Formats: sequence, C-alpha cells, structure tokens
Amino acid sequence: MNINNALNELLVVLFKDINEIEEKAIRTGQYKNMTANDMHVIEAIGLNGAKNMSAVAKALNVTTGTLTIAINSLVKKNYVERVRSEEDRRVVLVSLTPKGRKAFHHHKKFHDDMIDQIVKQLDEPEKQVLEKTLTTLAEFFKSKK
Amino acid sequence: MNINNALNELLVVLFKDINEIEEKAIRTGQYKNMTANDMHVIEAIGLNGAKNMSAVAKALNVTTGTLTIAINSLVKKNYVERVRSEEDRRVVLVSLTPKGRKAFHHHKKFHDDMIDQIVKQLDEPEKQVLEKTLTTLAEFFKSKK
DNA sequence: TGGAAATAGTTTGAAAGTCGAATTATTTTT
DNA sequence: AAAAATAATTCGACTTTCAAACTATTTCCA
Repeated sequence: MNINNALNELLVVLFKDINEIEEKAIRTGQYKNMTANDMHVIEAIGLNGAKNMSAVAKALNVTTGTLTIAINSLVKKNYVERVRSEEDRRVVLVSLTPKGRKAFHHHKKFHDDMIDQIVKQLDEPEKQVLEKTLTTLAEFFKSKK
Repeated sequence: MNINNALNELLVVLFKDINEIEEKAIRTGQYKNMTANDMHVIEAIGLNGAKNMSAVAKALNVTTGTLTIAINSLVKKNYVERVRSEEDRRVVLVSLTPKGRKAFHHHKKFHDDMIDQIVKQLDEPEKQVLEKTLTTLAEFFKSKK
C-alpha cells in the first residue's frame, strides 16, 4: 500500500465522518426539527440584517425557486422572518428570528469546538502540514470549478 | 490570524465545494447520465466481485428499499449486474459490469489527481507527518460516531 | 409619458432520493 | 411441520431540486 492510497482513503473517511457528525450535532435538544439544509440556509442568511432572496440563493448555489420552498419551511418553523421591501416591492427580505439567531450560534459553537478538538490532537509541525494540505486541497477544488 | 481560524475557513470552503465539484467531475463524456448518487453506489460495490444488497446498503448508510431503487436505475443504465444467489435464493448479488468498472476507474482518477496535487507540495518528512495526522484524525472521528 | 423590457420572487410539474411499513420468497429454528 | 427470522422488493408519503411559466413591480427609452 503506497502513501498516496493511504492518504486517499484517509481523506475519504474524514470527509464522510465529519459530515455525518456535523449533521447529527445539529439535531439536538430544541433543534430536533432542523435539517442540515435548514442550517445551511440559516448560515447563508447570517446575523448581519436582512438579505434578499436572490443574494441568499446565489450564496447557496440554488435557484430562487428552490430557496422559496426552503424559506417557507423555515418561516413555518419560526427560524426566519420574511418581509417585503418597501423601497422595491418586488424584493423579499429574509432575516433570522431570535430563534434563528440562537440556532446560528448553536451551530457555530459546534463548529468551533470541533476545530478546537482537531487542533488539540496535533503538535506544531502537524498543524503546519495540515494547513498546507488543506490549502492545496482548496486550490485544487477551486481550479476544477 | 491563528491557525484555528485558518483551519476553520479551509474546512468550510472545502465542505461547501467538494460535493458539487466531485459531481461535475463525474459527469463528463460517456458518463453524462450518471449522478453523484450513482457514483457512490458504484464505489460501494467496488471491483472485488459481487456483494449482496444488505452489505451495500449498510456501507452506504441507506435502507435496502432505497438501494433497490438506486440499483434498478444502475441496471437500466448498464453499470451494474444483478444476480440472485444460488446458495441462498433470498439473496441478491450486485456487481459492476465492464461499463461500471470503467466508471469506477474514471472516478478514481479524479481522486488520484487530487492526491497527487497534495503530495506534490510535500517533501518526504511532511508526507509522513500528514499520514500520521490524518490517521490520528480518522481515529478521533471514529470514536465520536 | 406610456408601453416594452427587465427584474424579483412564487408557483407548478417533473424527477430523484429517501424512509418506514407491508409484502413476498426463502431459509432457519424449534 | 409450523413458526420465526431473514433478504429483498414494493408501496405510499415526503423532501429537495430544477426549469419554465407566471405575477407583480420597476426601469428604460422612443
């Protein structure tokens, strides 16, 4: 078994596991009814005030039709507020409710904790190599887009 | 900028893009009609002979009902062959056709290219460190599941 | 300035993927 | 031999997604 194969298998396993763990972590306690998809939309809306549908859809790389349906569900679950703009009445502005903001922080905390735990496992040279690897990986994907 | 933030941002970017890019890389030329899901099933079946439905479903973390539908489609597209076991006639064995094996290799090439890009950037000691690091992380996440 | 074009979002219809429960066929246990 | 267990498929329901049609509104320009 050469090192390339070993690296490939390790990366595949890591991505699979991290996704799984992250999704499971979302659906705890008061956020039981939230899907991973819901969380992505909540992250894309963010904490900095209202955003229009097109902007959020673009950030998520989905059509506005798709986003409309996701927002319907989030409004029903009371994570998101939807308001028609007064300045341009074609525009719909979405923002997080208090409950939505709490969910945002809940997820961010999970994320921060996860990174902390990863970094805690590594000594300084390992951190350097890992950072270099992830940077290369990010560039590889960027070049493929 | 501390390393935690750098790692966090890299992970976020990677997770956002990886599925989309991998799917795009799959759907080229003769594999235009293949979905990312098809590819996952093909990977799970693999090149080492026939597997039964339950085993593949378990590897993919889906119900056998879900897998039945996926296999129906792959058989229709001629990537997968489905045979009822002679030893135990309840069991259905699935394996890759020549076309399925070609698709498997096509996808593997994408992965190999990715790993080559990473390894190219590293000298020998760094490679050793990376392998050890990823092993540590894989074990860490496995323990979290 | 009034009609055409552009823009923002929603609705609709179709396809894919998923699950849990019911069902069928077969094997194992008692 | 009958009951229980196992393997896979089918069924019905639901979610996510897109593209295209549609509605409402604003901007452009002749």
